[in-house]
Amino acid sequence: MAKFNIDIAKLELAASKLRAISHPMRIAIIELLSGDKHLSVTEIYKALEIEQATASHHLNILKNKGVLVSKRDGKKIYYALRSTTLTEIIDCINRCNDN
Amino acid sequence: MAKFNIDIAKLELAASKLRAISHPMRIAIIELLSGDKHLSVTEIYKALEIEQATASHHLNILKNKGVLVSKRDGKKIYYALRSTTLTEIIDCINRCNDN
DNA sequence: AATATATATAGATATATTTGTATTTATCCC
DNA sequence: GGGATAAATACAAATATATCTATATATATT
Repeated sequence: MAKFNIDIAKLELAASKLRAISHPMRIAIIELLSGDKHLSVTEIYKALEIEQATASHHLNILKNKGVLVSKRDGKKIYYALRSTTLTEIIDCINRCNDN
Repeated sequence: MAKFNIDIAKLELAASKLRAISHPMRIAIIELLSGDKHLSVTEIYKALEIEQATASHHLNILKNKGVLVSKRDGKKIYYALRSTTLTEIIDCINRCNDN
């Protein structure tokens, strides 16, 4: 129907990845993991002073959208940034805030 | 309370700007305006095949977050991107989608 | 001033997201 | 296996967003 039919999938994809990081807590998680840090869920929820389930929820969103990767090591699961691109985007946005 | 107190305002700001563009329709608007185009509300809602009120709503969000600027010319109000940074961010996100 | 056009706003409803509590699953150690 | 710890999931409640219809405001034209 719309004239930009072809791009809708692309728009949705871009929007969904942006939505994934468009949350103060999730940005906090990304910043916490920036510098190629690999942290467990426990380390993350304690550092951010949130519930374990809440952390798990946000981590899941970020992982599903390809922002984070996870790797189990024994009882713990370590999360890390998939690429550094995202911290660059956040830095960029922060710079834009000076507008 | 949280250890990253100092950054909360910055996080909120970054998240709020990201949230502003994290919507397929708003990304569509940004793409429509990319290339330094100045379009009226009517041109925008017709191009995107949405209600006038819906367009107005999204344009208002984007303007409030500093993504767009507007200028009245007679009966019409023309919207344009405040900076080209945002289209770059969207391009970047789209490239990231190849992950 | 009356009318038409362009945009914004209000209010209601629908939908989505976030959060907390409780439970479940996975893994480890004894 | 039984108990402890780590993380994920389910579900409900609270909150936030999006969308529609109707209405209000601003400007131009006659």
